[in-house]
Amino acid sequence: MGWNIQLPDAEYYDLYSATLDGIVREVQDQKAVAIDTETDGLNIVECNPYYWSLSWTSENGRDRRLTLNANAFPAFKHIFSDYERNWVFVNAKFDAHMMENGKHPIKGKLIDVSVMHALLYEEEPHGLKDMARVHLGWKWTDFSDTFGKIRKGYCMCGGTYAAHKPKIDSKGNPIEGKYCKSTDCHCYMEATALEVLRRAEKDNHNLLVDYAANDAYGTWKLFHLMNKELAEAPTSSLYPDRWPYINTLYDYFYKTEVPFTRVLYACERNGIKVDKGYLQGIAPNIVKDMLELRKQMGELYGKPIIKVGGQWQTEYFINKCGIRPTKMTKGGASGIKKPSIDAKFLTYVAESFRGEDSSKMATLLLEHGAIAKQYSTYIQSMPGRLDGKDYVHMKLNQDVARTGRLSSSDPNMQNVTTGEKDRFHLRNAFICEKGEDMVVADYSQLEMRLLAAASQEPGMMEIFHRNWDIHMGNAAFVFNLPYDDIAAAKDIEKQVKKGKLPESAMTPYVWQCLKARADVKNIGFGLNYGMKERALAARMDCSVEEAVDKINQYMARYPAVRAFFDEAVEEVRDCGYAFTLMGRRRSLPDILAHKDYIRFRAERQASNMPIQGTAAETCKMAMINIYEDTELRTKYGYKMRLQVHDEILGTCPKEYTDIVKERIREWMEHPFPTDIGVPLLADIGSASSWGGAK
DNA sequence: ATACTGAGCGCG
DNA sequence: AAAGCGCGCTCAGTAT
Repeated sequence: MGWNIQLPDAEYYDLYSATLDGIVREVQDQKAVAIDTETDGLNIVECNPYYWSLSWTSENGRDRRLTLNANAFPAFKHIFSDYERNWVFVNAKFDAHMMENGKHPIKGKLIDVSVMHALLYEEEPHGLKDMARVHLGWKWTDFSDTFGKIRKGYCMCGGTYAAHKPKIDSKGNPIEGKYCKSTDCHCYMEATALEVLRRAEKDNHNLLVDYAANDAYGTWKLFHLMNKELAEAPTSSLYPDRWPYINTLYDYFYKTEVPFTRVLYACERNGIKVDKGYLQGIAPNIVKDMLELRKQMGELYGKPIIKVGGQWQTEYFINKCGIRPTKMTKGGASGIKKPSIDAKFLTYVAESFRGEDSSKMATLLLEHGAIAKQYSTYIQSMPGRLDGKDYVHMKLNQDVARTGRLSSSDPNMQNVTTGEKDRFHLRNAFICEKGEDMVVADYSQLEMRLLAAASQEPGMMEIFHRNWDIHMGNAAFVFNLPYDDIAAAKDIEKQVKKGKLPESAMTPYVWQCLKARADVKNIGFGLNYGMKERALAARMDCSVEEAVDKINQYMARYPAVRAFFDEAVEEVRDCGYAFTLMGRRRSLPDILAHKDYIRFRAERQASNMPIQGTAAETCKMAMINIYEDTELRTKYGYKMRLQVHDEILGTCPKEYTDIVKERIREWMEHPFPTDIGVPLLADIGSASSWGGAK
C-alpha cells in the first residue's frame, strides 16, 4: 500500500458496544476531534450517513482511529448539540449536511482542513486523499477501489446530470429496477452507493472499519500539520494602519474562515425556492424557439443541423461563404489552430454581410446561443435538483477562488442571466414563500471604494465622501469638467432615449461629458484588471496613443492610485505574495518568470488580488455579522440564502422586511470593526422574487 | 461506454 | 507569439 505513516489500531463501535459510554466520555473531554461520514452518495439533500469515523489524540499521546455505526449517534447527542465544540473535517459542509440529514445536526465550530489547505497551497487540490499523499506521504485507496465501483447510472443528483435518464431497453420500454427518487429525475440506479456499502459491511466489515477510520485519522493528522503551517505563515494587511490585527494566516483562518463556513452551511441548507410552474410554463416555448431556429439554419445550410455547435459552422462561414476568420483558437493539446466562431465573429458577420445568407445564419446562431445555454443549465436540469419543497440547494465553495471569493456550483447560482440577456426572466423563477419577501442587497461600487481606501487617494475618497457617482466624479476630476454638467448630460441622454427630448439635445458638449464618463469608467475598470494601453484603447474605441494620453491624465490626477498598483506589483516581487485587507495572501511566483506573457499575467493578478480579495472579505464579514446577529434570525425570521460576490440574498416574513433591510444595510455598510476611510454603500430591495427585487 | 479538454459564454 | 481579474457549465471532439 505504500503507507508512510504509523497507523493506530482501528476501533469499531456501535449502539451495542459495551464500551461505547467510555468513548462518549472521552470524546466529550476533547477540545477538538476529527470527524468524517460514510454515506450513500454525494447529494447534500438526499443522502444519509451510515458510518462515521472519529480521530483525536488521547491524553497519553496515543492517536485514536475509530469507526462508528450511525446507530451510535444518539449516544453523542449532547456533544453534537454543544455550540462550543470544535469539529474538524475535510469538506466540512458536506459532512455537516449528512449529520443533519441523519437527524443529528452539528452545532459546534466547523473547522475545514480543505479551507486551511487552500490558504497555504492555493494551486494544489484540497481533497483528503490528495492532501494526505502530498503532505503525509500517505496513500490509501478510494472507496470504490476498495469496495467495488458505483457504476454510472447511479443518480448522484449533484454530479453528472447528463446521466439522469430512464434506462430503456431495445424496444424503448423503461427497464424495471430502482430509480432515483428525486423529483422528475428518474435515472436508473445500477448499484447504489448504499448497496456497495451494505455489501462491504457484510463481506468485509474489518476493511470497512479500517477504511472509514482512515478518513478521520488523515483529517486529524492534516489538521495538526495545517495548524502548524498556518501559525508559521506570516502575513500582513494590505492596509496595516487600519488593520493591525493579523500576524499569521492562523489568525486569519480562525477569525474569518471558520465562522464563515457556518454561514455558508446555513445558506446551502436554506437553499432557494424555485417556481417550478413558472419554469414548466416557459420551457415548451423555449424548446419551440430552439427547434425553429435550428430548422431555419438547416434550410440555409442545405442539410439538417445535427449539432448546432459543430464543425459545420467553420465549413459554412469560412469555406462556403469565404469569410476570413478574425481570430484563431489556441490549438490546445493537438496544437491545431482553427478559426474562432464566437459571438464576436458572428456579430461581425451579421453586421458586415447584411442581406446575405451568412448574415442570416450568424443572426440565427447568435439567437440560438442566447437561449440554449440558459435552457439546459437552468431549466432542463432544475427539476432534478429540487428537494421535496421545491428548494434548490447550491454549493457555496469556500476553497476554490484564489482571491478568497466564493464560487457556486451544482448549480452555479452566481451566473444566472441578468439584465437585457435575461430574456426569459429566469431570475423571476427564484422566489420565496407566500407571506415572505426576498431581500436582495448589493454593494454599490465596492471595488472602486476599496481602491480609494487602499490607495488613500484624496480625490477619489472625496468623491465617495460627497456621495457622488464615482464615474461622474472621476470624469469631473480627471478631465476638469463640472460634475453637475456630467450629471446633466447623463440625464439628457436618458430623456432622449425615452423620447422625451429631441436628438438635438445631444450637443457636442453633452457628448464630451458622456465620453469623459465612459472613458474614466473603462480606465478604472481596466486598472483593476491590469489592462494595458492596447486593450484599453480597444475598449475606449480610440488609438493606443490617445489611450496612453488618457491614462496619463487619469494617473496625474490620482497619483496615489498609480502608486498603489505599482506597489502592489513591487510587493509581490519582493516577497512573492499579494495581500488583502484582512491578511489573506496569494502566492504569485510567476512574477519573476522570464517569459513576458507569464510575468505580465502574474502582474495583472498582483494588481487585482488586493482589490478583488478585499471586496470578497468585505462581503464575507458582512455575511458573518448578519448571520451572527441572532435577533435577525430568531426574532425577524431572516434566512440568508446566497451570495453573488457583492450581493447578499435572503428572505424574511413580510412584516419584518423593513426592519430586516435596515439591519442588513447597517452590517453591510459597517462590516469591519475599524473605519477604512471610505464610506460603503448598499442598495437594498425586496420583492417576491429575485428578479423583482432589483 | 467513460473521462477529459478546449472553446465559448454566463455572472461579478 | 502569447498582453483582461475571478469563477462554473455545456457542448463537441478526442483520448482511453
